[in-house]
Amino acid sequence: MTMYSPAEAAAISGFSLDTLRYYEREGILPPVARSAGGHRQYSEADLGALGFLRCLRETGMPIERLRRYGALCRDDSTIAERVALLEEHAAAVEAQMAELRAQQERLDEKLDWYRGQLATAASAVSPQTTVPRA
Amino acid sequence: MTMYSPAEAAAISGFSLDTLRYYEREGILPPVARSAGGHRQYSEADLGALGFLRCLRETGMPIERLRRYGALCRDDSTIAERVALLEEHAAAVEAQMAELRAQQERLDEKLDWYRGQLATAASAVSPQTTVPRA
DNA sequence: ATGCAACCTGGAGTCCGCTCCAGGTCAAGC
DNA sequence: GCTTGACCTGGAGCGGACTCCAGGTTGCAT
Repeated sequence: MTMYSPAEAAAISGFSLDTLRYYEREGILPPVARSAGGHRQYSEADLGALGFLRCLRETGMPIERLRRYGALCRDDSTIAERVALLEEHAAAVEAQMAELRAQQERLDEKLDWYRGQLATAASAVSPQTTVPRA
Repeated sequence: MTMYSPAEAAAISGFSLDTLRYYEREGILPPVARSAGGHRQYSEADLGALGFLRCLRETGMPIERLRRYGALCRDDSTIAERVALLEEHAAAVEAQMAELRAQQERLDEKLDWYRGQLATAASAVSPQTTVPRA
């Protein structure tokens, strides 16, 4: 059963050393095993958990919610609750995507409009074209 | 030429009164017209600008960048720079979407896995099923 | 004329999610 | 055995983006 040093765990998970400690303190990650001298030794399971936590964070789950999920994971009989929490989150992610798509479209429109301005300005220097202020 | 009170501007733009003032102070929004007594009067152009600023913010453009865009908009001869800035941002948004899609998939996989667990647990109570810790 | 809500300003405070620090311990190579 | 780098802890600090506050004006309705 291979173990990983904090530095390795950080490199693999993409979290900083400080963040790893922070997550453990916050109860987001269960207490990590220690060496005789008190140094952390991350198991593969820990690494897996960290990977998923990363996924949750990158999709915008707030720390508070992560803490809740962490708490649920400390009790085997909470699968249903976890599913509920993750489903809720998945819905939030879906909404986020929709929002992003819509705004992306708007952004593209504005860009097209600007490009038009640019083209017009290049061909004929029309005096007093309406230019939005911001 | 209709003007809007701060309260109206806030309602329409979706920003809070404080945020409107904050954006103006930061030079994100150009100085808004004032009544004789010093009260702000938002023009339709202001409202339009605010709408687009909202789009930029919701797609994650940082304040610093907004400030830059605001500065560019104060000078008519900066269309090219604005296009550059917005194109850069559009690329960032694209990346963000890709990331989100990927993580969404991962989330769904986890959910499916959990649902499988749930189904298994319901039919036969298998002793010692591997349950991920987080 | 007066009451009252909406507005003004400058500056301080808040929340989130880390990140850094000081001062000390552990572990591995030479 | 000693050096050197990785690690430990508790707690303070930070950056971003607002948000709130106090104490004072403005302006519309009555």
